[in-house]
Order: sequence, then structure tokens, then C-alpha cells
Amino acid sequence: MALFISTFTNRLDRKGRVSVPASFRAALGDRAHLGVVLFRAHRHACLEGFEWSRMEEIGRRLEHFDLFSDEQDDLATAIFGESVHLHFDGEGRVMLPEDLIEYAGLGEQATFVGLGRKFQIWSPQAFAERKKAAHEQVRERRLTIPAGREGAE
Amino acid sequence: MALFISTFTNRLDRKGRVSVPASFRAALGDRAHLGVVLFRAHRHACLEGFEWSRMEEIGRRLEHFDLFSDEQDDLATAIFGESVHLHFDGEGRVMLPEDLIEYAGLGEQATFVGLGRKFQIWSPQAFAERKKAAHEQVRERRLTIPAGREGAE
DNA sequence: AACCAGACCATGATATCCCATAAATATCCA
DNA sequence: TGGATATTTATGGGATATCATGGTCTGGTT
Repeated sequence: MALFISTFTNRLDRKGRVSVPASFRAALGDRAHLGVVLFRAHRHACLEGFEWSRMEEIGRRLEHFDLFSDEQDDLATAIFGESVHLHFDGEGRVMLPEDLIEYAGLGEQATFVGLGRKFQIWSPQAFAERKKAAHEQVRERRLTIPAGREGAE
Repeated sequence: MALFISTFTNRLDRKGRVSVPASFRAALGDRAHLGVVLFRAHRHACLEGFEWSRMEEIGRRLEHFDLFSDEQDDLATAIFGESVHLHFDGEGRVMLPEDLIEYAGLGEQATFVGLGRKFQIWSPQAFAERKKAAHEQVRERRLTIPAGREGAE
């Protein structure tokens, strides 16, 4: 299973290129040549990315909404309509489209945050805030990892 | 199941490398090549770690949340975003990232404490304190280990 | 010509590999 | 039993590969 973990902040050069962390590329394994998919996160000013093959699964999950429902339409439009498929150059970089750079408010740097099966791209400052907020949520709402059958920990 | 027990203190060299106790590596068995996962402990100024396969398990459990749900996002940010995946070199060492060394206040030495399925890494001095406190808690509050539900696992 | 994306090459920093050593432990065998 | 020999561990250091980053060149489009 491809798991993106840790956070890395890399430089966004003036051509819009940024190195995807080597460990993220490694997580893709032999599917790295298929590239990744990026789109605007709905809830945050950041970008989200998946490995290409995960798009199919998203499609399947969307089926669980009523066909023609507003929700499905909205989500499909937001995800499929606005995603971009990016390939790595020889050095493991991708070129971020101008509008996505703007949406995430990226400047000279981009921080990649591994979230398991997906990852996010933030401006370092915005992510610092987000990190704090996430911790507070976890603490206040006492969020935990759902137990498996064997009652974890 | 990998069981980490006993405590060992090893040297942290100037490259940031430290030998993981041989018995810990042995506990990993044939999964040693997958490496371990480290992250900041929430409650103490130390690091915590477990074998890589537990991370995969967490990943699987997180899948049970709705995609793009706030809960999944918050948890993933707090857990995956802040962990690092470390591999052993030929001599059984790992390289601790600078920020983790700082968080745990490690100097020339690092003490590994086996806690069963997970282990911790402390500065020797900080652990001495912690040990005393833990003993007192156990004595004063007469803490015991709950009977297992058995069968599981 | 001006522009842009993509391929390619160059570089410094750093992580990783590989070998050497020393101490501790285990193993063997007379 | 004891004493010699091998293994395992922890540790250090130098060589090598990888990574992130910047730049250049080329071909296609406008």
C-alpha cells in the first residue's frame, strides 16, 4: 500500500516546478511513471494529491451518492472537473499550474504533507496554522483511530 | 507480534545516527527491513516508535472514514503528517531527523525503552525522572494490567 | 521573434553504503 | 574447567550515491 507520511518543504522555482519528496515518489513504487493527480482541497486553502490509480476508487465512492444528486454533481465537478494530471520530470519534479499555485497561496516554498493515501501541498505559514488546528480538533473531540477487530492498543 | 522490552542507552553520533538495540531489531524479525516509524510523543518530551506494519494498519482503519471528512483529515494530519519512516543501515542504525532530536532533547546519548508493541527514545536524564514518576504512580494508584478479553490477536 | 513546456546537464549538500575497530558475548574443544 | 577462538554489537570514518535545486537547450506553438 502506498502511504505518504511526514512533511517536507521544498522550493518552488520560478518556472513553477517543485520536487516531490523522494519518499513520496518511493511510495508510488512502480506506478510513479503514471504521475499524480492534484486538485483544490474543498475545506482548506491547499492542494490535495493522489496517485493516479486512486481516481478510479474515488469514482466508485461517488457512486454511493444518489445519481444526479446535487452532492454528487458538486463533488464530481470539484474533483474530476478541476483536477490535473501531472507527470514527474527526470529529477522527480512536477510543474504546478498557475491557478493552483494561486489557490494554495504558494510563494517560494511548498510544504508537502503526507496524509496516508493522499497528500496535501500548503504554503508553510498556512500549514503551521492548520497543524495547530488539527491538533486541537483531535484533542477536543477526542478523535481516535477506529479500532480494528482486535481492540487496538 | 513484535515485543520491545528492557531499556538500552546508545550513542548518538555526530551524523545523527544511533544503533537500535539488537533485541529490538530481533523482535521485528523478518519485518526488520521495512524499518520503523517514529513520532513525537504527545505527553512527554520523547519519541515513540513502532514497526512499519502498524502504520499500514492505521492507514487501513482511516479508510473507514468518509473521504474528505474533517475527522479523517484532522487525524491524518496529526498522525501521518508528523511521523517519519526510518530504515536501518547495514549496522542496524537509524538516522534521527534533526527536529526530532531537538524535541526529545537528545545529546550524546539516547535511551531506548521497550514498552511492548511500541518503544520510546529519551535523553538519559529525562528518562531517569520519568521512571521515578512512573513507579510512584504505579505504587500510589495501585495500577494493574486489565485482564485480556483473550482470543483476540 | 517571443514564449513555453519538456528534456537534459551541473552542482552542492546530505544521506547511504561499506569497511574497520573494539568491546562484549558466545562457542568450542582439549 | 579453562582458555582460546569465533560472533555479535556498538561505534567511527571515508567513499559513493541520492536528492533538491538551478540552469541551458531544443522544438513546437503562436
